[in-house]
Amino acid sequence: MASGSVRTAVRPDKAAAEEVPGFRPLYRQVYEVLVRRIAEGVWKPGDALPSEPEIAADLGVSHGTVRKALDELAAENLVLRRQGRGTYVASHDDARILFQFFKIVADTGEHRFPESRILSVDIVDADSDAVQRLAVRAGARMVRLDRVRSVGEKLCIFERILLPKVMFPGIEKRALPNNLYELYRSVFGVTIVRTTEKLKAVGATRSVAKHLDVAAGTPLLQVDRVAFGIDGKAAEWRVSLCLTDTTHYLSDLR
Amino acid sequence: MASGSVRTAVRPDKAAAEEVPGFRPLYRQVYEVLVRRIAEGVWKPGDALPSEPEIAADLGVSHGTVRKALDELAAENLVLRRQGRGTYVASHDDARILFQFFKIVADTGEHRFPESRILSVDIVDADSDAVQRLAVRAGARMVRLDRVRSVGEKLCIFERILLPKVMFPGIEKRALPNNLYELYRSVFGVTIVRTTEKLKAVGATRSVAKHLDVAAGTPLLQVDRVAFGIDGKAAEWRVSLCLTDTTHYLSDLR
DNA sequence: CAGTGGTCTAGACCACATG
DNA sequence: ATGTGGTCTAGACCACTGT
Repeated sequence: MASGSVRTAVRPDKAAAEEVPGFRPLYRQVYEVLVRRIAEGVWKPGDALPSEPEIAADLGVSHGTVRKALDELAAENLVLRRQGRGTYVASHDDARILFQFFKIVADTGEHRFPESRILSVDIVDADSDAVQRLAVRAGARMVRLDRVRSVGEKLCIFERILLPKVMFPGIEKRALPNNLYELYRSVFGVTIVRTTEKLKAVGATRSVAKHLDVAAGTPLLQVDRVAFGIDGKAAEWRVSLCLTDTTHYLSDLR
Repeated sequence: MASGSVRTAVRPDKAAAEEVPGFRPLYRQVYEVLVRRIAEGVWKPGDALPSEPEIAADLGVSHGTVRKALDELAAENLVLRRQGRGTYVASHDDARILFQFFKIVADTGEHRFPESRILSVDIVDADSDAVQRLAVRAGARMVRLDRVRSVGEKLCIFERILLPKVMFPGIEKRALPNNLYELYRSVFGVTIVRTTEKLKAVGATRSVAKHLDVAAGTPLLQVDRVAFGIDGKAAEWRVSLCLTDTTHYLSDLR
């Protein structure tokens, strides 16, 4: 089916534009159309988008306007552009996750994806913390996942992950890979594009200390992360407790 | 003196351009000219830049090219653009510092600039850590500054700051305000535009514990920050030890 | 070679702020 | 009314990638 021009679809004419309260610039509307299509799976991660002139003709806007929309998509790591090749929907391969979301780095500067070992998988009811962080109903069914992670032989992270069961049906019966975000995308159609993290220093509880093979009270970096999908909905709440004797969390601000 | 066009100054003609190894797009050259002028103080923080058509005519490039350069400057928070008003060089007022560089937030969500109390000011020689982080000569003269910070009545941060003496002559004899970055800019012409931070969880040493009025071994969030000036040179190394029982470090990733 | 993204231009018009 | 930044267009040409 023809998608029609953005202008006629969203901004009927220039005279009417001023009366529309939620008016957005054309390039922003193009951006939203493209995000929607990616979210709906019209183009899947790794696929090439149509060329810039094609998108422009399809939506009835100019080259420059499409470009500005794609610039924003690229700035948010939703697409990858390669001169001479094309524009591709970003995927969640290990390298991207590592670069974008996994901020724990060895003090030597080495940056490696950690191995994971699952400790437990449970179905639980959402408590008030989960309700607040994931915006689910009180008592909603959740999948809770505990695991420990290590780099090389060294245990370094204990992690508790909470997922709304309804967004990830049957995940509790699956074999769980190292890179969960790739699983969320490929099996459940949930593409993580943004996270917010709250960091604290805490002392290891006895149970966590046991899992990490350290003394109770050992200082740990607690990373409390909520991850959001391309549709803006919170999809995962994860609390990681990290041993930072030989690693650190890297944060560049500008 | 006339600044001349960017094109004739940096890219004599299109045929020759390919032979230049360090070729950069025009808008990038415009960007660099503008950064240089801001760094040199041609326009100071708070000043308005010339209008877009003026800059375009001045440098002999088109409106669109100037715009793309200014877009980058604005994206890096070096300038602030206000429709109908003009483009202004960004300043380091408390609100900006708070938003851009001070990531410690109360668990309640409240975001306040902390009060500071200076503990000591010393002149020391650069040790190997300082040499590595600030790229100064071994044994270079440094100013070392210890202080504690509090929000309301609550002590929450012990901080040790190291500055190359040559970049901040006489700072050791000054009264030191709460907002050091603003002092660096207004008195020493050093505008901080970027930082890199390494975070760890550590236990409070006896001396730090005393300053923060907590028990030795209390878990603290250690923030090890190097701040860079607009010229790209490292200007400050700061290690902050933060009590995170009622606060956290906020990090949004996308 | 053809097709892709990347750069640059010139000009029109809009939205906002100030006098 | 004037001047500012913000949006949008149409078209030219460049640089890179694969056939």
